[in-house]
Amino acid sequence: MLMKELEELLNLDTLSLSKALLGWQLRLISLEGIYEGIIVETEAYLQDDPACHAYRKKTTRNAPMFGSEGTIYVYQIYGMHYCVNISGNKEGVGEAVLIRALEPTKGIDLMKKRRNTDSIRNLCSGPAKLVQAFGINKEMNFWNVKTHDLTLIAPSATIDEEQIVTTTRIGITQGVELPYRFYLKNSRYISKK
DNA sequence: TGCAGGATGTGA
DNA sequence: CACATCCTGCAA
Repeated sequence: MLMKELEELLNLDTLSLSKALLGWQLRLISLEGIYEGIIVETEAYLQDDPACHAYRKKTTRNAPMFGSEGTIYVYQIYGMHYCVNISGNKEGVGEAVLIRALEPTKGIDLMKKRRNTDSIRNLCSGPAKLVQAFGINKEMNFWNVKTHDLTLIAPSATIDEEQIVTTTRIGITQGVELPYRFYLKNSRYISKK
């Protein structure tokens, strides 16, 4: 039954998926334990979008974006940080949703250790922060949330349209006007105000 | 509270 | 050379 919900989620187009992911939990089961956090902020990167890594063509780096729905795309940014994305619904189309912030729910002590901070609000309030907090790494590139230990758990309560803010994306220099960033209005765990 | 600067892989 | 980031340090 959960599988069915996940299938439905991943069959959405990338923009809808980006919005629909809010409230879902990202879960990683590792040797150390379970990490979980509620997705509170996402950004969509589409095919005809100049900020998208796959805007021009398929390359070694962006290949997971072209994978089947639910494919994990982990990339290194500025040579030192990593970010995690979930590929959208059409295999062969280079689109994905960037997970930008989580509200930590499980594995908080482990996250504090990895992030070297005691501030819960600072654990996962940024795309590279949450990757570090979970210990997500390049080995998980090309994983799929349907079949691997980095998965999505459905929200316990439905998310109202009213709770979602739609705005422009952060940290990009192209496609700055596109309203492809979504976050939960009342969350204290988003990357920026 | 705000911003400049640095670390550095990937691809234009 | 630009870039989907984060942290530190220093100025107000």
